[in-house]
This record gives sequence, structure tokens and C-alpha cells, in this order.
Amino acid sequence: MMVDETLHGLVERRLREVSQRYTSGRKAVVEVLANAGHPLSIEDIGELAPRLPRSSAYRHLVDLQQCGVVRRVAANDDYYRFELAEDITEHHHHLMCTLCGKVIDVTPTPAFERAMANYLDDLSTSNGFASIDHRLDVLGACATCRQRKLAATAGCAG
Amino acid sequence: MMVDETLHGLVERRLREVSQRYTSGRKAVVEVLANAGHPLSIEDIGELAPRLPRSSAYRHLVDLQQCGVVRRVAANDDYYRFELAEDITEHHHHLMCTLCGKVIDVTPTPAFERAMANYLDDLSTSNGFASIDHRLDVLGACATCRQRKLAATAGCAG
DNA sequence: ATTGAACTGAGACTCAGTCTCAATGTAAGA
DNA sequence: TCTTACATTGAGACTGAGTCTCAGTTCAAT
Repeated sequence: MMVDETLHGLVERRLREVSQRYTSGRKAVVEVLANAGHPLSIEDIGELAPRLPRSSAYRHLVDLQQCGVVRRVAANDDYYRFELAEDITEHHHHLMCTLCGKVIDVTPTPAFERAMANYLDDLSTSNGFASIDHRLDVLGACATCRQRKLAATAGCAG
Repeated sequence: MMVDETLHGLVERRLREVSQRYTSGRKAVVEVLANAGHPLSIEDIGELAPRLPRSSAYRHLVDLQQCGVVRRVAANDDYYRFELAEDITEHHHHLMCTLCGKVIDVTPTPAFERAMANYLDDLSTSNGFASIDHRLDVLGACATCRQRKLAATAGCAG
């Protein structure tokens, strides 16, 4: 596992704050999420940590969400995904492929985040809404699916 | 119901394209969504159209999604919401109150949408991702909940 | 070593959402 | 108008992702 030790230290501290322990099961969940680098479904987690029972995995995810280590992501299909919280990784957006369901992380450009900050200010003044966080999901076709589609079309033509 | 007739005409056309009828049950769902002006949960729909059985409501929502009239929205709680598709209403973002769960629609400023368009172009060139649609959800506290919280704090202090 | 509290796995359970089926509505041709 | 073929409907059974329970285990602190 190529996860630097500060991650585990941070997670342990957050769990300790609510009198919880950083056990091997929870560590397994955190490592799997950290190594993936993109949101994982419960199915993904089950495959990457096969010794971890489903019920424990769910419970760990709940605990880790409650102490701010994990965030749940609603993808475009019927399954939630899970990722490390943004203050542990970094702020990012999601590209969601409507063909294969995959979720890809992207870091926004500074220019766009500046525009976003301005916009959130506008919202606060016009709607009295105090924004804490935002999430931007871009729906479309990933590079792999686009190529696959092109290949299929070429095959039909030939 | 203050829904202009073009909406119903449009929905009927879309259903007809897939050999389906615009029946009273489907019309009830569309009217409820149109009048609400913000995404509704199945519970909301049940309250606003009490004569409509749950199983029929779900089925209508599926049918209407398939012909592009309705869109499913993942809120911040455990329940999906439903709204009319953006090409029927207009492009908008969601303010999601993390305290009461309410979802509020907002129309983006032109400046922000310009920034968004540029950003999506960037993504397409840097990731090979062909974006079709995007959704921006802003999480925070709505005006009502903020006031309630202020009042509660004042009450404690006094 | 003892004790109290957190943790765990297995599997029962919940309930939002889907499916089935028998009955009904409806457009269109004879 | 009658018939026919097919879309629609309500009721309720069913599915399965996610939760809860419980009995046994591990841990940290004394």
C-alpha cells in the first residue's frame, strides 16, 4: 500500500475524537478508497477487500462519514459510491460516464474556481443561502466509451 | 392548474413518439412537478396527488424519464427527487439545505454559465470526455433554517 | 488480571422501488 | 357500432441495497 502515513494519522485522530478506534477493518476501507483515487461502489470495495464482510464495510463507511473522513457520492446509476473527503484529498469534480457508469475525478482550473466562488457569493446575497460546499458532476461519454462507439460505427460501415 | 397548454402538448408528443398515451395519471404527475417548481420526492408527489397509487406514480416517473420529460435528482438525504427536464423548464442549479433537506432551484448568472462552458471545453480537450450535461448542487443552509438557528441561539443567550 | 466499552461477523430485517397479473381503457379498422 | 390489439392501471407480491441485532471478541485503562 502506497498510502503515506499522515493519512492514517489523520483518520485515527478523527475517529479518536468520537471515541472510536482505527481498526484493521476501517483501515482496509480507507486504504482501498485512497488507492482507487476515484469513488468506489460497495461492490468495488467488496472486490478490493474480499475478506471484509459486507455488513462491516457498510458500517465502517457510516462511521467514517460521520467523522468526516468519507463522503458518499450519488452517481448516475442506482448505486452510491464512496470517496475520501475533500479536505483529505483535494477539492475536485466528477466526470460521470452515462455509458459505463464510471466516475472520474478532475481538479478544477483556478479560473473556474474563481468564477465559482463569485457565483456562490451571488447566491448568498440573492437567496440568503449560506453555502458550505458544492459539487459539480459532468455527465457525458468517457474517452474509452467514445472510442468503443467509434470502433463499433466503423465496424458497421465496413 | 396554471400550467400552459404547450407543456401538455410537448409531453404528449414525446410520449406518442414511443407509442404511449398521455393519460390522466401521467398528466397528474407532470402537473404536480410543474406547479411545485422544485424537485419533489415520491412522498411529496403522494401528498400532492393523493388519488394516485404509489406503484403507478413510480411507473409514470420511469416512463416520463425514458421519454425525456422528467429527471431524477439525487438530494443529500436518502430519497431521490424528481423534476421536469431542463429542456422543458430551463437550465438551473440546486441549492440543497443540509438541515431541512429542501431543494431550491436557481438560474445561473450568464457570467457563471460562460465560465462553465469554458471549463467544459477544457475538460473535453484534457480528458477526452464529451460532456452532454452538468449538474451543480450547492450544499448549505437555506434562509429559513439560518433564521431558525439564529433565533434558537438568541433564545439560549437570553 | 479485570472491567467496561468499542468492535466484529452472520444473518435477520426494512422499505424504497420494481414487477406481475388480471382487469380496464382506447385508438383504429371492419 | 363491434372487434381487436395493445397500452394502461391498481393491488399487492417481490427484490435487494442498506440497516440492525445479538452474541462473541478485542482493546485500553486501571
